[in-house]
Amino acid sequence: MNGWVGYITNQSVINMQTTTLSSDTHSGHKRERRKEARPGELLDAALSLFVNKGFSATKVEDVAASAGVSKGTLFLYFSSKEDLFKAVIRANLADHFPAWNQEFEEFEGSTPDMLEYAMVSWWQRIGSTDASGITKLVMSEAHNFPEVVEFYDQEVIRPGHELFKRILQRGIDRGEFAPFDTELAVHSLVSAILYVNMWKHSLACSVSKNALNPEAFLRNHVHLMVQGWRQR
Amino acid sequence: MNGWVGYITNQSVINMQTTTLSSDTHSGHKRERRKEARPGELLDAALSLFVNKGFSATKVEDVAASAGVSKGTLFLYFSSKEDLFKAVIRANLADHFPAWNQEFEEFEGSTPDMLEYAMVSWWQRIGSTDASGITKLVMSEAHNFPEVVEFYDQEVIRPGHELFKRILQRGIDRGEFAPFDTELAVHSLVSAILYVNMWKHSLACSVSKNALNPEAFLRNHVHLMVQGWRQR
Amino acid sequence: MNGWVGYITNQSVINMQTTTLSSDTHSGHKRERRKEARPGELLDAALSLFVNKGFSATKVEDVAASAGVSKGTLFLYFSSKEDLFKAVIRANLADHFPAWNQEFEEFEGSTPDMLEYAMVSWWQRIGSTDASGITKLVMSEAHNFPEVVEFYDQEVIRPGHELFKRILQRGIDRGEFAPFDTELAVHSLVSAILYVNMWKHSLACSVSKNALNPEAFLRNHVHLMVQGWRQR
Amino acid sequence: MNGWVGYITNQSVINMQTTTLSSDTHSGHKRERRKEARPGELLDAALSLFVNKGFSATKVEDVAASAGVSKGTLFLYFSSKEDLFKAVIRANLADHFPAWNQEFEEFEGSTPDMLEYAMVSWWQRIGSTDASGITKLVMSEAHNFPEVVEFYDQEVIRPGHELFKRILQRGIDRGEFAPFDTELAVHSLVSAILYVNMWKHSLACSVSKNALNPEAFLRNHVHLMVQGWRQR
DNA sequence: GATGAATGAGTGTTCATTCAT
DNA sequence: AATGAATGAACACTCATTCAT
Repeated sequence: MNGWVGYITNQSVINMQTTTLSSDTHSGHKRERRKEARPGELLDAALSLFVNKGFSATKVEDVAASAGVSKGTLFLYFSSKEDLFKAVIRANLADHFPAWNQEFEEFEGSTPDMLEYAMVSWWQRIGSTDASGITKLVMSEAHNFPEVVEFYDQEVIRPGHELFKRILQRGIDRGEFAPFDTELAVHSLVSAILYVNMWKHSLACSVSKNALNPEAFLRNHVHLMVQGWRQR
Repeated sequence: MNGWVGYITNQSVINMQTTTLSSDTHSGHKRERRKEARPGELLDAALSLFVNKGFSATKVEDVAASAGVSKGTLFLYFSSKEDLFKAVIRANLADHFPAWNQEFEEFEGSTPDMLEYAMVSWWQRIGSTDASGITKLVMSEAHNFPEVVEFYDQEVIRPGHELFKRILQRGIDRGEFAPFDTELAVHSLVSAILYVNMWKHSLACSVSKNALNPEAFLRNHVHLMVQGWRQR
Repeated sequence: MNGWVGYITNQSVINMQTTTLSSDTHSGHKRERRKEARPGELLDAALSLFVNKGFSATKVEDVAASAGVSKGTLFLYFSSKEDLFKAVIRANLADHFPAWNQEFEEFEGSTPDMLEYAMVSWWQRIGSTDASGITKLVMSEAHNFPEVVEFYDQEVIRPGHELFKRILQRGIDRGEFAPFDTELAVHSLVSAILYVNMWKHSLACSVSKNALNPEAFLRNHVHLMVQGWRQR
Repeated sequence: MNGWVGYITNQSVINMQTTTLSSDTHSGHKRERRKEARPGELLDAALSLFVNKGFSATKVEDVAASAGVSKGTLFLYFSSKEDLFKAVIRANLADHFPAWNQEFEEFEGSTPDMLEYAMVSWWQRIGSTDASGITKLVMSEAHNFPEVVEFYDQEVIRPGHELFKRILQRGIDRGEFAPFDTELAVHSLVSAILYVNMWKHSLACSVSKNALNPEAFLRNHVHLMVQGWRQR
């Protein structure tokens, strides 16, 4: 409960309060009409509950209540619980890719720096927030919701894979790396991200020692990879 | 928690690979089946079903039927479905480490070869069998069974971590690697194992493209790491 | 229970046959639609939907949408879905009898011809239109709306019964039929009408073979009856 | 509430008490094991509730409670509410046809007597009992359960139709009737049965006057038909 | 010990109705 | 008058667990 675990815990508290605050905001009125704001409020509530309790273990009624609306209202904006899950994935992961793709097209430093920046950015923007729990959710409940897994594959895994592949290819094209199998190499990069994810969401709650400092681990992992790819 | 549990644990490796056979066995000799064999048959059936269908999606009735007994009988040996889960994990996990520890103490080749051998051995003995599904199960259901996660941490994660750390230290001591932070490095190795695990048990069913060749990936991952650690 | 209700009742025959037209009408002139026309449009839409989809299966929102208004507006005119049901039945039933009574008082042919004409007319004017569905609705939902059934009995069943009884009595008085129990005989005539009704609205959709030609059946039924009643 | 209506009412009371008695029988013990008796008890309860409250309006829990068991037990014997409906149809209508077919093959009197016997038998064995309500149920809820309608068509309508057709053909073959279209004629016979059915289950509750004496009506109806078919 | 009939708590989704705007 | 966002009651079906036999 110290080191990075504490760090994460602090983050979660903040995130959770963000949600709680928003529901306090409109707890004054009943039947308040907030058509524009509802979907976002519901998505926030759903992310928090899904990540902290699991998808199946979360009742739609709890999501609705947490967003300050009734069960029926949720179905006004999302056709089903699974649809809500997809929307959570879209809002918290998939929708970031356009910006990320652009960001890396405009990146001007060396490719090794770019890789480190990518990994650390992921941690700061996603890994350290509730959004990282989505990946664990998808893995955990994959068996029961194949459609969601397919969605996640198309909207998150592939775009992410492609993004990393382009970065590695840039390194080869610029002569920073010797040519190698970028396909396999991407898996090695992604494995570190998945590792941090699973550590945080599956083990951190129970495992106290062997604590992992995510940022240090990611930097180290990239450095190792980069050394392996460098031209000699 | 003694007697049959020990018995089962001893035969767990065999059971894991002969689930089908064992169920054939007792369909032939109806009354020859010894009472002491029941729990083992139930654990085998449970492992197979939990891994292939998921924990929640597996009905206790299916486990009982698959073991050739009635639903009521299962509850004679395991007080609840959760208890059965714990027993499955206990029976199929920890006991490999003594053998592995000894095996690597006697290893005589180079440390890079040793690392590659470790990874490929894991794949051949565990990763490619149902046993690898346990890790995924633990991750998926971690929220609901913190006690199990702790057990998994002590009996599997730490011994594995220590084993890898000793191997890396051997490489440094023998002058094959330049000195580095072995703690962080181990995570980078384990991340590859976890990656293969999750890929196989969470995504393989739904994700068609970007298919992963586990053995090639593991070899490549080790090579990359090794290059990074080598003395220059 | 006055004003627009009376208005609607007057135009019910027209409405029944021009549901589509009337909805086209108000899509052209957006604001020209008079408020007084609303209830009629709602009743038309309700008749069509109730008959074609069933009462329970019809959503009030669909009725409203079909009439070109919002859900809330429907409840401005009808206090509940049940109230709408009653209004539909009231608006589409009773008013045919004065005309029919007069028509048959002026009929100059033989009584057997008159009976055949009555049955075939019913088919052509009612049976083959949506209006016939009301009878099925009343039968189906009788349990839930006893008040409506009573209304239907007084306004439809009895006038119809009396009309047929007078026709049969005419046949006896004119010496075309031997004297018989006209009360019972009327039931035999009406049974054919009900039969066609139920066939059309309850079974036709699912039952393929044994198809029924309503007009042939009705003619045949009357001929049989008439032969039984004829003087020898 | 007098005449035949009273007669029917008496019948229903008897029927209802049959059901009630059976549930009293095993109300002493909890968790009584009555595997053989359960389906029959559930079918009786279901018939009574479906007929008196309607299919959709009846909750499976009510059926179970009325049979003295829990909700779960019902699903041990019937896979769904719709399946229960079909079983009710089978047990109370469809299963009678073998006996009826045989009975009429062995009938030795004249065909007109046979027809009268058939109609009166129907009234005494089916029409006057709760079983007659099934037909009304199927008609009423046809829209929502097409599969049930199809089942009813195959298991009840067609066998009944064929039975009547064979009887009429027997009359023609024996020279009692002049040749005629038996297909159309059957509809005229069945219409009387349907009429009694709908009268009893849709109108009787609300309509007091114009009371119908079912047995007299059916006899009269048959006599009329027969006169029309006789050879001259 | 073994059985399997019986239990009953738990939940996503629909839709008639309300009411703030 | 008209809207349409919000409500919440209602319900079939599953399955881990119990217990009479």
